[in-house]
Amino acid sequence: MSDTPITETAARIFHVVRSVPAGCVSTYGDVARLAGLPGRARYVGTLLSRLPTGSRLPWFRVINSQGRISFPEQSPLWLEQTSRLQAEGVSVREGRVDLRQYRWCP
DNA sequence: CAAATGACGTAGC
DNA sequence: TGCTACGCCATTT
Repeated sequence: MSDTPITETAARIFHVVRSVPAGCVSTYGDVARLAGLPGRARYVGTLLSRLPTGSRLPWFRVINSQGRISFPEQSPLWLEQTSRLQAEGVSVREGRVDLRQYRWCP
């Protein structure tokens, strides 16, 4: 079968992503901090980029610190993230989300 | 094993 | 508002 080397660190990051409520968003940096890994936002992105297509992890609720979707405009993933967020009631305009309104603040 | 890469963030200009 | 420079670090070349 496949080898999915889930490390302790990765497991914590996935747990945080899974805990982001529907209708809300979080940022790569926040997810890293909440997982006890401050300064490793980049690692969060690297991890999500390796998710298999069709993963049930709500990766689309994670955006960058500027409230923008981290994909080239109109790309397949950009379109998917936008529509899935809007389906949950998150307003996404021009690839941007108003963090003051939707940011998940535990 | 050295160098490049990347779904990032912050600071500075 | 935008760009550059760094810092960060697992992965891939």
